[in-house]
Amino acid sequence: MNAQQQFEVIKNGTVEILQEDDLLIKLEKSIKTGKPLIGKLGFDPSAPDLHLGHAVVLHKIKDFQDLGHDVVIILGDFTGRIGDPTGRSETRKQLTEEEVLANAKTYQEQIFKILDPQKTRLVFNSEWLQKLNFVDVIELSSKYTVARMLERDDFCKRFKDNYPISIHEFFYPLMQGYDSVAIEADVEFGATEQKFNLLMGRHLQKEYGQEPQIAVTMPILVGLDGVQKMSKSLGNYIGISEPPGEIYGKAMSIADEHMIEYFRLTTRLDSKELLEIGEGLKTGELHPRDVKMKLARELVTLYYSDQDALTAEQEFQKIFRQRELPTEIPEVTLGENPVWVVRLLTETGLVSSNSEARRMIKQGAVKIDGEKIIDSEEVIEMKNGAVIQVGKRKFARIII
RNA sequence: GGAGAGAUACCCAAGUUGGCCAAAGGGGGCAGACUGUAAAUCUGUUGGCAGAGCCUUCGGAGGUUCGAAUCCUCCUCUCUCCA
Repeated sequence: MNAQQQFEVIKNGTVEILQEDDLLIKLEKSIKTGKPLIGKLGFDPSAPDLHLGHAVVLHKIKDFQDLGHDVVIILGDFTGRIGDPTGRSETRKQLTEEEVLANAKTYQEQIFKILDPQKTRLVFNSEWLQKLNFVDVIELSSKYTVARMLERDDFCKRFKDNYPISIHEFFYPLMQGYDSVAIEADVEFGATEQKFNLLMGRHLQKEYGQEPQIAVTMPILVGLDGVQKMSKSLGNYIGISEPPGEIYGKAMSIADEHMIEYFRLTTRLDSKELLEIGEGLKTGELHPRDVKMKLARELVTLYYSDQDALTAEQEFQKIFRQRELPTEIPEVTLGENPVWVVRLLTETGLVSSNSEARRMIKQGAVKIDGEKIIDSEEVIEMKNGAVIQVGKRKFARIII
């Protein structure tokens, strides 16, 4: 592939490439010298569950990798101590060596669901950041001004709104930028919210006498709530290593209006297929539910297999459309019998407290063998193999 | 360093003439109805407890009082203005 073609592949689906012509030059040079470019992507190792939001960027860097370039994944074990100052996050507790290694391992497993392990290098940024002494840090921090730091969106907002900003938070972008210097990155990938940090890398590389990296930004994926960005802490996410059934079900809970966006950002369908789906929905030729089922299938297939997608779909239909029991129901051994219903629910782990159990019963959410429980004071004689259901999705089979 | 303002439940945010405050309202979550799906919409619910009346909760620690989110003292943290 020539430079222009590679450029198109990289550009497809991005929000912004800074600077486009620099990328073209880098690509040309790479082809001429036969030396692959170095692509960079950073992760915060404190929350090791990758979700579809991360996958948007991972798929992009996979494109880059497939063009024959190198990929360096940076686990920000050092920067993780500060925490990226988006919103009002505070200084995070320092992870122990073991925690970092454990998290790194789960990261690896997840990342390699998308990237090619043979062509991916995984590094910790403590490797170089830990070694900097105060003189180095002063030098680093002298390369940027407070005014420019405050240009960053969230700093600016917090400053204006009189929310606290600690000095050390300013180091987060500086450290991330320094990572680019340390690995001599050619292209750094990230979501649009990372733009400032990506540009910092560009700036610092120039300051340290390197050729500045290209910043490639990807759209931010909206979470299952349809409002905020997908994130683990907001609980509105689909994790890429969740069981197929969960991925399928969660995908079905995406609001209709966000389906196309999900197709575009999280699946590998080409633009022609996307257009067809969009048109079909508009004309009413395609049923929104069927389209969403396709989305759910695509996602499960991407991280598991066709077969798993099919199974998940059948299971979903069974439970939610036909209101039948799932094929597999977790079994719970009952301690006492007969048993107070409220206790039964807490004991089986279907609810987290007595109060919640009472609430659920009051709301008519509890069924035993299909029969609704109305009285929270009831004491029931349980039969072996009886099935308890709380809400639409929680089941347990009783073993005596 | 000085002067002022503030900290409320998962989040935002009322409440400060002491009791009617487990604490308004909104968001989110959960549940029910309906359906086209864990979409949309509407409704309800949203501290805990071996069991209904108790226990803990309004930044932290004490104090006043029959009784404190509300009053007093000290402390921690944040913001604003001054230097």
